[in-house]
Amino acid sequence: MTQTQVTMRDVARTAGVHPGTVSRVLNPRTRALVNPATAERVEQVARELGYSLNPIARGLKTRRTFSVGVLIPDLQNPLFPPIIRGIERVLDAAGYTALVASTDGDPARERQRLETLIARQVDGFVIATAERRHPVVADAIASGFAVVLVNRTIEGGGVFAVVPDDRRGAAMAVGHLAELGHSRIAHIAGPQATTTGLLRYRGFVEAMEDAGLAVEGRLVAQADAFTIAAGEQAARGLLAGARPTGIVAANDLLALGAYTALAEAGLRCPADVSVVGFNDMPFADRFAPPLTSVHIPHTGIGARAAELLLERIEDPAATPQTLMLEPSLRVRQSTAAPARAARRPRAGGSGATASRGSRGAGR
Amino acid sequence: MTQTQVTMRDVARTAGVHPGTVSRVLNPRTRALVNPATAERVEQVARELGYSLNPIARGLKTRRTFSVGVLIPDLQNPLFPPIIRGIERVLDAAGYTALVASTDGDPARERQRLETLIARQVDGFVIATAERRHPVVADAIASGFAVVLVNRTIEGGGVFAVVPDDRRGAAMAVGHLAELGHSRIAHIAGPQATTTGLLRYRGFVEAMEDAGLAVEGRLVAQADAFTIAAGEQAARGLLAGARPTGIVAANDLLALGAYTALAEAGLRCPADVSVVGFNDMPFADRFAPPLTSVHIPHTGIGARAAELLLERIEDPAATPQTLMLEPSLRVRQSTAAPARAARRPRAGGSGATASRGSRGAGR
DNA sequence: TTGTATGCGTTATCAG
DNA sequence: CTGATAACGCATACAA
Repeated sequence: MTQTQVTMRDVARTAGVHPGTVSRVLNPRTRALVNPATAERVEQVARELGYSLNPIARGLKTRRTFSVGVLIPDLQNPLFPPIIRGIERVLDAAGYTALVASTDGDPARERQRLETLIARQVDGFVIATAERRHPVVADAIASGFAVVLVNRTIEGGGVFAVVPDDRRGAAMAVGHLAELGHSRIAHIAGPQATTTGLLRYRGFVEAMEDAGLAVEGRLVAQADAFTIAAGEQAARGLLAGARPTGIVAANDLLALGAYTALAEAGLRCPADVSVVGFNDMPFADRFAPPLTSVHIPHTGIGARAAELLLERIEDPAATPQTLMLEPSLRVRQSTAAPARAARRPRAGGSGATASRGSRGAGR
Repeated sequence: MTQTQVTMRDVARTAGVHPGTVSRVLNPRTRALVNPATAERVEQVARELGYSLNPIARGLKTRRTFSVGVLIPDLQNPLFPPIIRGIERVLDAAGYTALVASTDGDPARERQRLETLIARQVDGFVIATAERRHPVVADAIASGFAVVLVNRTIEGGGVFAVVPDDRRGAAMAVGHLAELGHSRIAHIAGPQATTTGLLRYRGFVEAMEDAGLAVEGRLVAQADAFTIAAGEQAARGLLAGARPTGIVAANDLLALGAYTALAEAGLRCPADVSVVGFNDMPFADRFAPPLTSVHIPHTGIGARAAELLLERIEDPAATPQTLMLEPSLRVRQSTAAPARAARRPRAGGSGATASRGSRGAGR
């Protein structure tokens, strides 16, 4: 029942000094101003009394809470927990606390969470929910908040962001399929309101053109969310007409949706249709079949974002920068050479060498 | 640059009333004490000025923050995001904010997070990291904190908890395999320091006895964490000697580890060895093969825990209660009748009827 | 019904 | 180097 609330006054009293002095001792930045001997004594007493600083009282005075808000679009997407871990790792080390909020793709909820976090006086934000035109994010930045975008960014620049090279990633996926001999390659595009959705789509188109392959309109399906269900629906459309032999999905959940649609249509992956995902999220290697995917550094992306945020918080005049991280292809068992179509001549040894992992399940 | 900090004083001034009155208006509990007309006016002004209450200032005064700490052992385990979602759903509705902290199974980190949260004056905790003897949890409860345990509980009772019926769940898994004709059934036990680890183990043993099956010592392997890696290692031991035809894993990640060990040993699942998981976590149905697992209501367990916590916060004298939720078996393609062993006589039509999902991938 | 005064625990400014 | 004092934004007992 005793919520031990030892205050600076208590420490001061038993140490025989003034509360102000205790404050100075306990604050690293002002500790130098005080006599080493008394400082020592104060710390001793504080320890004995089990004193711990009350951050909300401090925050009231300093307008800094050493906490940052983290906005996640969908906690159920396995991509995000590792990103959060990366964020927390560097934040913790710097004495900050991450306040994680999942918006479940709901703009109203997002705005509400943002306001709650602002009310709680967070010192900044790491935002993974950005859309290309995002009023709430733009407002927050315009209002002077320290904001770093992660995974997705907004258009117009002038913002701190850590993102994968989406175009290159999509190009890698196309290149891999082309090299395997595919020519009818489809794309399940993510929501075009996000940079990940748009840039992966553009990367797909460009890579197809570079490979001399046609991008037929009906071989691009639009998913309205980065979810399995949306991927399934989009893939169904793709499978209705003249069938592709390969599918590049804008992320792994969409790829999983494609798996479902394929099974539903009685098609096998990769025997009938190859599928490539994006993100290489946890468990991608455990699906049936293990998913070939464009890998991005999960915890790394989060850690870098947090580092940028700390810089921005320390120095509000810091120059905005976008960090673009290099993706790489993880080839697994969801991709293979097309069965019936004539093989195109291989491009030679360059590009992704499709070495199969030797530890896959015996199938 | 303008972190618009409109305070009650500002509202009071432009509304021509005293700050105290503004406070009364803006607080639902005291709003009745003020003249409806002035109240109206004050609210109007507050809205126009974009006033928002400063929860940390309020918290300093009231010692309530309307926030609760949520301790998660491993955010990367897909079981937890839905639980968190359930927690947040009811907390949000009640005007509370969830502060989620992942401890990554590190006791030091757990203690640190707990202290941080206490320092931030959370009104209570939902804890998913409990071990059977858990000093930090016990201390927190003894200190009078509102605490609800979720998924795992501690020994000794006197605590609020929402957990699955672990024994029954394990018994269902055993019953399913026995009914399929398995008699050499092994168990990958979770950490015995947790109730989920211990009770699922006990449930396994009891169900084996009930089925008239022998529990050989070397058919129980101990995993030292609820992770894929630990499951893999434990399963390797199981596969070394006289092989089981079925494995009951204490959770789905351990089951995935078993998949790996089986593949490594050149064994197929379920043709050579059947595997049953526990939790029916998201994606369990997408693995190779789709995992038969004991289902528990994920968001439900979280929601109920949050509800109990709110009750406990409102009424510190509330009677501790443990809510035990009924599991159910989800039969998928990781279980089948044993190939070579003599089939035991079927128990009849009762029990889990192994109806295969007809939408599985065509394999 | 509303104004006044005080304090929550801390930090910052100003003396000494 | 340290003490005194005010203030951060809000809530509440008390007075009017």
